[in-house]
Amino acid sequence: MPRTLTDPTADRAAAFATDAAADGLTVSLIGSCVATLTGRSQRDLAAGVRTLLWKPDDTVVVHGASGRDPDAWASGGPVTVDAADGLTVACDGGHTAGALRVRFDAVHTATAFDAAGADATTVSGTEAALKDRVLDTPDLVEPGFQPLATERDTPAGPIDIYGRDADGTVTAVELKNVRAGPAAASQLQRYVAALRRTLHADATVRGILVAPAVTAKTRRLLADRGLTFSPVSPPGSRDR
Amino acid sequence: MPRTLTDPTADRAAAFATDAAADGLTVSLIGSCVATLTGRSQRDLAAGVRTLLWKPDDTVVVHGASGRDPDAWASGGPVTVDAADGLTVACDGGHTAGALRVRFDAVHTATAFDAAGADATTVSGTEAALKDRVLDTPDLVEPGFQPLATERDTPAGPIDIYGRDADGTVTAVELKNVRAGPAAASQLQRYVAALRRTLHADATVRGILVAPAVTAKTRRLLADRGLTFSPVSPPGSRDR
DNA sequence: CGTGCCAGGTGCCTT
DNA sequence: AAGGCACTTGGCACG
Repeated sequence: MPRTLTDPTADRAAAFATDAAADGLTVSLIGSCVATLTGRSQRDLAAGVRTLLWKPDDTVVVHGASGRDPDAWASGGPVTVDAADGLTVACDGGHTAGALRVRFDAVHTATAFDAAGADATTVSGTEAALKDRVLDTPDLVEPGFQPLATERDTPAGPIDIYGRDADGTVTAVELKNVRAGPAAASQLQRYVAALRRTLHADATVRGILVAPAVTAKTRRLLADRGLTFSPVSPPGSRDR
Repeated sequence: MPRTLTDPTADRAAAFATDAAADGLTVSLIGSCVATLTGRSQRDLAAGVRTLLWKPDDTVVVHGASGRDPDAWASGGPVTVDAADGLTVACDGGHTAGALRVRFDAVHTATAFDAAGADATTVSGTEAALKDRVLDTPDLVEPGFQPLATERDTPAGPIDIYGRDADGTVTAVELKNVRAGPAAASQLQRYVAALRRTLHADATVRGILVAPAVTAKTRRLLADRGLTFSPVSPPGSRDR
């Protein structure tokens, strides 16, 4: 059963928020506030009307006028509420993160509610689905490609798919379900180099990057290193 | 001036949200909802009480019970509201992102407010500050290091700091203001290789990764490639 | 708990 | 618009 306060005093809002959090509820505060983050990087939010969410896991997010990401946030520390000079919500995020302090001049709306069930999500269409598709139809990678193992371990990390090409040459396949950048090429290169060291000194090892697309620079990087790009769209994609 | 509705009908809430958005206000809806994202990756949120924020830039974020990141979001498309079967907020994020549909069984609180001023932020202590510090005191990188240029362009991308070491050897410095992982080592390696190709064939080129710390595997990667790690904490850091 | 790596990454800036 | 890269990246899975 959600509770709501309109234009509460700082004292009332502080008690309201503290009680709600103690009951495991999510608290939403809408009002005019300033915020500061002190730590490795300093960040200051000028006065403005924002939404603060204090979640039951003691994550605090402060959302401003635009964008998907919060303007400021903190998690990890205990959350403290103080009504000495306006309503102040504070949370220390630890050494690397820093400490967040949000001070409200005025709280327009304070709402507390039980976010029951609000954490069950089902996801599909991720890299795992792409892997399934490739394992099901290895020819998508390259005609004659034969998968032998997934997540095969090397000193440089696990190879997404390890196998042999039509000629029997050892091949490392790296999967990306998004347009691949230089980091993907470097990653594949590390795996191939590790395989060459692991296997016999004169062993030939190929590397294939499987992704819906690559950037131009990445395509050059791959070519320079004798690596191959194979375009494969993820299962649910509209551009089959 | 914020407006608030408590337990509105779907019709009332829809009109309220549409009007508010037309006025450039931010809309906050708290209530029981399900959500689906259809596109390259499929995501389904089971029934639960969540907070939906519809921002003036037509970003829609849906926050659940935990975590910094929204459970679902959309931006890019126009946002549509429909009251046919409960309150449905929808936004098509385009080809790669997919389309978001959030359907509320019940809206507990609907609030609309002008998020004026809520986008002015000041940031300091980022990588730029680390660069300033290093340029001010090059010995932090290594005794005798001399910076010659920043953002020097190579075929592999811009080098953070380009200079010479105490012996006059050409040196590429890559800055990270966080603990560095394998990607940073690869990035530095690409820059060094590009410099070797650009300069005379027999030119010696060194690479130094400057960061507060590196992971163990990254340290090995650097050593294997003859690259150097130099620990430097960012200016505001507590561990000086 | 550290380390590595994916992510609908997002956001910012340059060409 | 596309590419490249930092980010308090967040979050997950694994040793």
